Amino acid sequence: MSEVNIRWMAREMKLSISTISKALNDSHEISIETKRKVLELANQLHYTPNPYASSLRRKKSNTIAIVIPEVADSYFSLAINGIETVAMEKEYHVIVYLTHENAEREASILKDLSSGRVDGVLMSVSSETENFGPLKELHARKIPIVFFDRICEEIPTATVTTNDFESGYSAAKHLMDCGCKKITYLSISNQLSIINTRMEGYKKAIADEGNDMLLAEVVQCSNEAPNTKSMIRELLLQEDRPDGIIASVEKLATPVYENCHEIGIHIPNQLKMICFSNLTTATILNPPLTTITQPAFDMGKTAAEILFKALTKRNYILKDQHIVIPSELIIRTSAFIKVSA
Amino acid sequence: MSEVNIRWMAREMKLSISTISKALNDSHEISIETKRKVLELANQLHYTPNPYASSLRRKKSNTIAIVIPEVADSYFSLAINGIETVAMEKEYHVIVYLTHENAEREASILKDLSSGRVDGVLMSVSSETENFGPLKELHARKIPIVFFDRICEEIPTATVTTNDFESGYSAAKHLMDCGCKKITYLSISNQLSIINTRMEGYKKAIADEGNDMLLAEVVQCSNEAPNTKSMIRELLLQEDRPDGIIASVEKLATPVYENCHEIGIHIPNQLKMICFSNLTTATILNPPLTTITQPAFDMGKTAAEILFKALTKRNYILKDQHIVIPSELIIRTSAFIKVSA
DNA sequence: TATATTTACGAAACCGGTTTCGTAAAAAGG
DNA sequence: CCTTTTTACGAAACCGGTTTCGTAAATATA
Repeated sequence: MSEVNIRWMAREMKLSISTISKALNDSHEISIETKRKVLELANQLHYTPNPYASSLRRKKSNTIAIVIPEVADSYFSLAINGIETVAMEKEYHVIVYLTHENAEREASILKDLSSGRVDGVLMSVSSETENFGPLKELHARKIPIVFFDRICEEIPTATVTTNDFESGYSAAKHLMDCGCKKITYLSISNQLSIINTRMEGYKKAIADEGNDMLLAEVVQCSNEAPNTKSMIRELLLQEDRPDGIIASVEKLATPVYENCHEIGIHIPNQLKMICFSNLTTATILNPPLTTITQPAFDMGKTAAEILFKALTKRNYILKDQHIVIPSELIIRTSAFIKVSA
Repeated sequence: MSEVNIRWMAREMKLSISTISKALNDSHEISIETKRKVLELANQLHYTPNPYASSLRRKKSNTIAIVIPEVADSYFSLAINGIETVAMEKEYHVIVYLTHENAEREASILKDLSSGRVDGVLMSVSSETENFGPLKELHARKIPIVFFDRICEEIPTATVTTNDFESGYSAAKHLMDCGCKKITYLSISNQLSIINTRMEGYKKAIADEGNDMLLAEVVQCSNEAPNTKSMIRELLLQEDRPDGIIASVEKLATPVYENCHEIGIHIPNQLKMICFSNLTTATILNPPLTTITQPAFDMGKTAAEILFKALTKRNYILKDQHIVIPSELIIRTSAFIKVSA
């Protein structure tokens, strides 16, 4: 597109193409004086090298991909920020691919990525992915992959996660400490490692309590907002509705609250709730939402840093890297510890 | 990266490189039978063409850029969704660049983009941009640019905006209808067109009221969260604090609410508030937040559609395209119409 | 049957850089 | 002063596709 290229500059300066290229790349083969002149002309013309030409030759795109389900989600947008921070520093470009929790869409994205368009991939798998073929294919092409948050256990590569089991455990424990007798876990997928790990923690906590009054119940929510809301409504209209809810993902917070407001269930008096969430508005909700807050930014940043190590260091073993950054239980009003007076 | 290329396939099939290329591109020059065989081999080998090679030759990257201040913001994340929808359909790739409201960072991004890395740019300018040189440079390179939401008036190109003036007007009008006598407009920049347009609407509404009891006041907030919160606290601790607030951007909602909760100012009894926002949690805030909700998804989608027209249609005049999609005042509890009993 | 046209394919230039290799001239070493 | 090394640069191959152009064979037309 840019009409001015290296060839043109070479003619202009009566130098060879290779000299211009080397000068621009600060090669030691070129005299300081020549470099200065070339740089001067380049700046004057606002010359910017064609990235595709150099990517082609260097077999390096200086680009990484982020493959995530959704961007309108506090966790992922913060994670993107973390990733972007690192990428910007390394002068890498970031292509964002959204799967919208759709396995086919994800598959077609992964297929495209095996073209060499990107040097590495940061990914959080969709909740509906059952066939890991495309991921395996990508991995077989030796393109470095780092999973963050939602990992795929079948691919031996680096992962950055949070302490999902402990978080699920402590969420359930906290609700029990608050006096809950029937805690429902709102899931969104039964094949998503993190959702299940959180659920295992929740189940373990309840089992540890050893009290059969504590009924564990798991409800599968939909990926579509209207469905989700009505499923939750059904749950809350039941005779023996839960007195505690653990919402496995952020987007479940609004439908639960809305249903409660509409039906007239008081939080926390009649229902206590904890949500896995990074909402900045948690403090100003009605009532303020007790959350398990994930280190989203740090997870993104860490995942990116690991990826860049794989891209720069020789013989860096990605599959040995498994970083766990703990989440934090932030107690607010929607579930608070009973003060035993 | 991918070890299998067109050359390799050509040898394998005892055909020429050009025949393979043409077959893969479904050229009429190639017999149906040959195409079939080539496709078969390509599928079997999971062949994916090197995008940089073809971009180089075709002078077309099939990639667009989104340049925005921030991704952890409901408006922008929804807009990205809208853009992504269109891009996915057109089989385009989307590179996301975040400026973090930093003019220098924006400038360096724009400089890079003039390399031809992308075929077009969708942009919402940073609140701190004062020098439009880099943007003009990019525009001079004939790279199609479509501004959405935050436009740059000095660049004659397509814009997709919402009715900011009317929105500012109706926000102020609504607050006055609710009985507010002193309405403060919280700004974040005095060079950002939309913020100022909203402010003009707000000022006009107050002027129209013709009541000198209605004092208009504008407060410039910072781009850093802690500063913003303390600036707002100062405002709310004043003797003659406002009884109405119009927050020009979403991220101002939380600090205002938090300050009110902490100081003990009741919303809406002592302070009414309207926020320009796309928060999905608006309904479950304490109290539910009256918002001017922008058509974020549609704006992104529309901007992308316009960009693609520019990329495909010959002689499509970008600078004539100025789409305005109206925002909606959604009345909730934080500012409601007084029922004159 | 002779000529015109179409079909199906190959050779080679091309996109815009990068990199290898070769070399004249200058500088260093003996 | 002659040889060796270093410096500074140019020619050309190369990355992996795409596209133009040329052409033999097949088919259509006269």
